[in-house]
Amino acid sequence: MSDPVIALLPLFRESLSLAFGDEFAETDPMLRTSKHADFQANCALSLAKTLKRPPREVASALLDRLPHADIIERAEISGPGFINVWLTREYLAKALSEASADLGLTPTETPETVVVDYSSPNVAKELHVGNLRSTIIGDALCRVLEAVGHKVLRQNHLGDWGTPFGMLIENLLEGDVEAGEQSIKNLNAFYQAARKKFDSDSAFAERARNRVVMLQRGDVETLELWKKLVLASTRYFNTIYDLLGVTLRDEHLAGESLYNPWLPQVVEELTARNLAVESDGAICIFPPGFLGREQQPLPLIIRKQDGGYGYATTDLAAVRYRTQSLHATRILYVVGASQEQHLSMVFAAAKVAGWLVEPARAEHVSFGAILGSDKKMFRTRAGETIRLLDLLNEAVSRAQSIVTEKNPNLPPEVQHSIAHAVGIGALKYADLSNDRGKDYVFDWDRMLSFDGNTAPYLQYAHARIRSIFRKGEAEIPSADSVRIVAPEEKALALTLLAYPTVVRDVADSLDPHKLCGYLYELATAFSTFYECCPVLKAPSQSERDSRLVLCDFTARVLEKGLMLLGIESPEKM
RNA sequence: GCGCCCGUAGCUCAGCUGGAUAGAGCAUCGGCCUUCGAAGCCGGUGGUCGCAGGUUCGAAUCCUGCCGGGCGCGCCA
Repeated sequence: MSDPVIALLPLFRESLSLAFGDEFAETDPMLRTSKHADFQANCALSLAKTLKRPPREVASALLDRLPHADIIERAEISGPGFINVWLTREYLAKALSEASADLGLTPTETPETVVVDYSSPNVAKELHVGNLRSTIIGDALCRVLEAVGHKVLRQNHLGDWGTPFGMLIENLLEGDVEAGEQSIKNLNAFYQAARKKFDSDSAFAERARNRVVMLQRGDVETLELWKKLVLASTRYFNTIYDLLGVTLRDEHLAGESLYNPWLPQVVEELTARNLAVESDGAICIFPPGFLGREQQPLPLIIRKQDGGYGYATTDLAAVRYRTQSLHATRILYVVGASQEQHLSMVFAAAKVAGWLVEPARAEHVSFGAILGSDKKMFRTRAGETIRLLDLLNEAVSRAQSIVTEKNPNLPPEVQHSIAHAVGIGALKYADLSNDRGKDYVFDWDRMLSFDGNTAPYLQYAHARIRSIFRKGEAEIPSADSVRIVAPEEKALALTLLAYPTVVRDVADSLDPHKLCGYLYELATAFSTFYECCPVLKAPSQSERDSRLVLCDFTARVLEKGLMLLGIESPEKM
């Protein structure tokens, strides 16, 4: 870990225990970046309360006992009792040099097995904007968790089971099966046709209901048809995943059908242990603390009146599978905010059942909706839901026209690959750079802009750096040639060294927008440096080498950081 | 009706878990291309942090109550 805070921490801990006794050795010195210094320690203010001494006196006591180290250039008390700290340029150069190989990101000492449940589209349905956030956020989190050293198990909880499959299979049988395979290609139309027949044709609806029963029983012919539906869908999903550049593969498919064989025993076990009870003909579990409309306990229905199982049972079986078979200690559900109550009830029930016990825990990685400029649900002008494929194609074609305008002399195939990286990157970044808990407003012009906190701006910063090396035909000098002199070099160095802390913070908080904010800060710090500090035309060879190392380090952090978000970094654009 | 989430510049968003004068981008006004990519950089204008109380050295941040918006609340998943 290259973050200077890590180096500063033991010095302040020692000072704390020297000044106020060993019981304060674990006190958090509250080291933060500062606009008044390189770092500031805020602990004197809060300590003043417990010690009942004036804050500046506390700060002074700490400052007096701060061990001398070659890290600190100077430290002083400021304002009501902040301790401002400036680092030596020698230390920053050394820290950068040591961090160069792995960008300062060393693997965690406490690796875990983390299940990430994300994307989870429905079979026989078109992927639409509603699936976008789960897919993008989930994929970024997987990459970040792996980067800090966790074992990540991606689980694509496909909607591949349940009552809709009765009508879908019957619809498949309406024509001959081969023709059916053709029509599956237009999934929305196929689904809607089935739906329409189900609603208007009572004989068809009856056959559909029977078909569900046959499917549940494992009728061979029915299962064959079901498999056709699933295969056609997953093939289609894969083409979109490839286009989007997400890491989901067939091996990560773990749909609802996977848990089907275990549903009866889940219910039996819960019933046998008196955790679930019969209510209005259904079998329910009433997790403590959940109340409904009339203050009555809220049920989680694990077996319906008709004997069928709903998604609560599947979700419970999935928790059990993930902790007991996959040995996950952390389970992440990248699912929309509307599922909040359902998921907390499932988690509560799983805890009562003993399937979710420490150190294992489940977290709902909630996210808000994508809104149009009218602040309502993002839809086409005609009011229809937007196909994800259309959205992706539009992103690429919009980027394409910008690239051809800005850089017309590049070969067409290079232009296209840049357009893909920029378009898809812009789309993903627009999503990831917003606080995932909130709704956000979708805006093509803003996300594709080269100004502001956007993917194209970061990609541009990266491409500019790469072009320095091309133009200067420069090799990357040895990392220990860094010398920090100019204030812009120092600001850049401090930002670079913060990278590992930011990535770890994201692995913990599951907030990718913090990584976005950091990369934007880095790109602006680089731009400022680049304006002020000539690289290829540096006054001396040693300055040129030092600045080339800073350039290369920055380019690698940008590239790696974007990669963790699932975004490409073209060499030219 | 109850529960959860949200309300920050004209617009779109940050705000490091209670710290210094609340920050960016867009828009607007003004500077910078005979030197490494101007797809860029530097500066100005612009805020009663929804409202009202409370907690304390200190609140956009924590607590309470309102106002406004979204979502959820028994057999779809």
